[in-house]
Amino acid sequence: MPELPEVETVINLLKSNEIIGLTIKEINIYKPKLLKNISPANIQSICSNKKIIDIKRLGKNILVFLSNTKTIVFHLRMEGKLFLENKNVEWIKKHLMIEFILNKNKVLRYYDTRMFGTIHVFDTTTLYSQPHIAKIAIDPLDKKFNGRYLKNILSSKTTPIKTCLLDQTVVSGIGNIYCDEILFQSGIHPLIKPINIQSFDMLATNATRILKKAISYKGTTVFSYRSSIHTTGEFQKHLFVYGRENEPCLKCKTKIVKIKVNGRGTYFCPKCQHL
DNA sequence: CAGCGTGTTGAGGA
DNA sequence: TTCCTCAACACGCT
Repeated sequence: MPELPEVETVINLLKSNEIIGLTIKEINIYKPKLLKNISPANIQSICSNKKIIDIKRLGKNILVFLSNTKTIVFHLRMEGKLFLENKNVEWIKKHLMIEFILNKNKVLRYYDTRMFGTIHVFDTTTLYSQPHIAKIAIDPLDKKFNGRYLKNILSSKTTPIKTCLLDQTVVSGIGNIYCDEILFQSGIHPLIKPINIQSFDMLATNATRILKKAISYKGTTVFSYRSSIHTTGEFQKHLFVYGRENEPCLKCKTKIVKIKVNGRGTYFCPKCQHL
């Protein structure tokens, strides 16, 4: 469940381990299924002897820019993990999907227990016009993301606010955990229709604030997700509702309720977030 | 054991 | 058409 803060953390860690400037020597592909728009032979020939010149986040995607104007796009989906490791130290071999052998004895390894992750390779020049990439909406950390934007885009929607916030074409990077947290802090019931929301300004402000806070704690480590072998996210200690069914609300002591919204486990306080 | 949980897509429905 | 719902994907964990 890597969401915006976890993906941001992965990128920060790769950068602090000085991945930028390293050169891809060769690629070992153990699960070709993850390669969505390129064959194993093609990714091999396109990436070999190319330098990694930058890494950026786009929504929950990780963009790895190469020196030959190609960009590798990783999406971790549920449980993908991207670790920069020393060549001789492997995490869990069974879950290793693909590895990029780099110089300086480093390897960029992609692990995924469920094999849901995706890897695309695009021309950097046309990257942002790829349908796959172009439909990703504004980032909650973007200055232009505010109450007015949310109000404009949501006013005609008839689906519950939780469904809207998870829609990556409305706003990018928010997933199941942070969505519940943002709605709790905003006092908004997950099933409320956008038309009944009093303050989109507060909702937008809370979204930005909570995601930034989660980044400062290096994300949330839950179940089988972690951003790095060595670093544990600490934000799970600051969750108010997610995963806390039947536990007392940290604001009013009412029992936290769990329901399903669009098939997603949804936690909220029935008193703080009334319909 | 059987079914949950997780993000996204795309088939099908209204 | 446009908007919305939900099964499917894979598999470790309970």
